[in-house]
Amino acid sequence: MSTPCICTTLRSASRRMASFYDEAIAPVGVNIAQFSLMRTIARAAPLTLTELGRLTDLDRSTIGRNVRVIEKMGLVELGRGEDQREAVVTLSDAGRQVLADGAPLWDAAQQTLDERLGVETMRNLRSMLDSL
Amino acid sequence: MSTPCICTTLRSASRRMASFYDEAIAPVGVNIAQFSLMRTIARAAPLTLTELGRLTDLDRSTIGRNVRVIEKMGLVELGRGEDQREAVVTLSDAGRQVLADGAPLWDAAQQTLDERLGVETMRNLRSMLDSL
DNA sequence: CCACAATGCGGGCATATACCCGCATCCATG
DNA sequence: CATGGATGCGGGTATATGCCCGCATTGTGG
Repeated sequence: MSTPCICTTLRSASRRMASFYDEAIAPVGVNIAQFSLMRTIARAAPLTLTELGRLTDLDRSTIGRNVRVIEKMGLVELGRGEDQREAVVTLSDAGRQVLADGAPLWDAAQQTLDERLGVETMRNLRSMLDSL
Repeated sequence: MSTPCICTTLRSASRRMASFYDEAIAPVGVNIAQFSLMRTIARAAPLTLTELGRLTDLDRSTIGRNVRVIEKMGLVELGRGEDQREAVVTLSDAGRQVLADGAPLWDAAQQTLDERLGVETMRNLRSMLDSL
């Protein structure tokens, strides 16, 4: 056999990691994709779906659907911009609460990893992943 | 801001990498998840869906659905085992052909990464991901 | 000013993925 | 040998993701 496929390894690690974080922040009622999306929204709101897509490097249609899910949960609000085509996203109070409640859980998960792998390794990993 | 979320970074890298490999092996008509699944099947066939799930660390229902897709493409065959409950998977001739045709494309993608990041870095990355 | 290109979205379609439930089959124990 | 627990699957439901098409709005060149 040749070298194991880095892509498969990466995808597998991504699933495991997502599962780990999902479990960690489950108490606040969202998954890691939603939590992460909300964090991005919190940083940049108000912003359009297209901008959000650019920030997260996700397809705009993906963003649209994902935002609708957390909108139905009452965590974000969707409105129209000056440009009537734009859908503008903002966090709701409930959404801010979820972010606040989730932050320590998220930090704890992060710290667990830091302890398990070492801060240095984590830093390395992050920089490698970014350079992909 | 605290440290960027390793989970988000990982998920993002996973998407980019999958996209990169998808493009590389697109000529043979499957995506990287399917190709990787077929490689696992090739290594272990004949095997049951549950075994395949264990090998790939994927949920059995996910395996069932994914296998059905490549079965419809004529790349694998599904039969019953001695144990009438088991669904046994084997590669078809067309499937073997896809693996053969895809191998050099897959190798090329891998090599592109090795060149871009350095073999040493890639090795490091792989071992970190495995340890997650 | 107006037709046409550009932009922003929603919806359709497809795959990947997980969890849970129910059904069929198998197996071990009384 | 019969019955209950264990095992293997399929299907339902839900999210995440990408691509493409069509519609509405905006902006621009003639």
